[in-house]
Amino acid sequence: MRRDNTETRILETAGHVFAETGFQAAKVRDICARAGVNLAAVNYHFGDKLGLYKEVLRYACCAAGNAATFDPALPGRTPESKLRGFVRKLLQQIYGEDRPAWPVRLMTHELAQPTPAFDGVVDQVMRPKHDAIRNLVAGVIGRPADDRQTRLCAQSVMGQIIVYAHGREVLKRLWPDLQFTPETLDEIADHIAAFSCAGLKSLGRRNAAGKRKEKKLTAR
Amino acid sequence: MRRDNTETRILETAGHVFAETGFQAAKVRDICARAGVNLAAVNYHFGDKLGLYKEVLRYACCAAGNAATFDPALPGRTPESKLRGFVRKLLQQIYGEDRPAWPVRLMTHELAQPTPAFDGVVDQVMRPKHDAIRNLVAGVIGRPADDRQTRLCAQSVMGQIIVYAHGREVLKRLWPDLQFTPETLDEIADHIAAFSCAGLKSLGRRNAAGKRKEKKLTAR
DNA sequence: GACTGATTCAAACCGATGTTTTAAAATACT
DNA sequence: AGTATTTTAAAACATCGGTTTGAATCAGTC
Repeated sequence: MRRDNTETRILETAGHVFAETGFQAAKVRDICARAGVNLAAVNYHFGDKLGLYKEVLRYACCAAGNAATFDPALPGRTPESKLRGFVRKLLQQIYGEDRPAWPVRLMTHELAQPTPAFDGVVDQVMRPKHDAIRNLVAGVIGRPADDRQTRLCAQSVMGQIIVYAHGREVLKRLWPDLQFTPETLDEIADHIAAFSCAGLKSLGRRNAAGKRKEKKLTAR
Repeated sequence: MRRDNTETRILETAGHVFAETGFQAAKVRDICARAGVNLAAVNYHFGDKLGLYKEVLRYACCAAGNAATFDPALPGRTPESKLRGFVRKLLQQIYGEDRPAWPVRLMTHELAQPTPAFDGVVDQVMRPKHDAIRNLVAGVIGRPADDRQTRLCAQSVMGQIIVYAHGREVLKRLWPDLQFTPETLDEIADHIAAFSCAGLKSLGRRNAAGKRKEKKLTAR
């Protein structure tokens, strides 16, 4: 069988096209032309444009080395250094040149214009990362992972990262001098990690202080 | 003239539709139907779908009380309290029910699928907010507004906010229990402000320490 | 009340695009 | 070889959606 050939060629091309333009705006004719296959091939193999899209999502998520990203066994001993490693990895995944910026760009489009595959995308792309961050954060501030404050902190960390993903084009205009070299990426990752750790520890201290205060209040 | 009537009705309806579905996916027929005007009205009054869109942008940005948001004379004396006020205002703008979530949602769509109006949107919607945050941040860490570190910090603050705008649908799934009451909004704003101020002050301290270290090194 | 210009309307136009169809050719499997 | 599965090619189909058109209506003016 060389269904291998045609099918995967479509999948990979479609991945690029969908990532560039989103599901709606992507044209089946364009995909087929770029993949060098016949127009009817999409319907033959995937039944549907949406069918192709869903398959692309699964293909992209599995093939894109995503799994490695939320490996709990990240290098570094302290929660802080783990956090830093995680942030850097995510940033590299976002800004890696040849690396598949696929899933991220697909996410951007899904956020603006959810397709029926949205829930699947959230589960496969976002949730693992969100959970990983929550666990890391929980480690730093010493609270359970499903705690309200932990979640707020996770949002804070996540936000700092994805602003570089979703705000890419905006950033180009608001800060045109910024070049994205590997060193810059490290610099940004370090900044986010330092910024976040400071915020986290401060909240930890505040919690402790709050508890002391409560004791005082109830004691008097 | 009752161009008033038809034209503004189209503008307001179009604002909603564009915000919901983005420029590409928005249908002129849909807009006209909802506005209760004839199909040809759009072309007659605005020449073009894109012409309508650009007009909507101007209309939305001017009418939506956006200007108040980046008012430099924010309440609060310290930079910290100003920052907190700013964050809260932005969040309210994002999650206000009847308030125009317009510009924000339009931004989301522009990010995923830029139209020829993208530069204008950035200038009118994003840049003022970004500049305001940069100034606030600069005030907290005591560095110039166009400093590299200031910009990184501004990104950090901005990211924490817009994750609630762009990640809205994701958040619904990742944290379904979260209700968006006004109190919750305040809570989130307080969290972001506290988190950010801690990060900012820590960087300020680190800068000072770095300078001391440099002196030591050059001295020896 | 007739003229003029602006506005509105219904209908048609037309290109783009997802999908299907038909037949033939190429390939893989037994 | 023979059969089933893929692939190609070209065309047609159907629908959607932006745009255009030409007639009808309305508002203001002489």
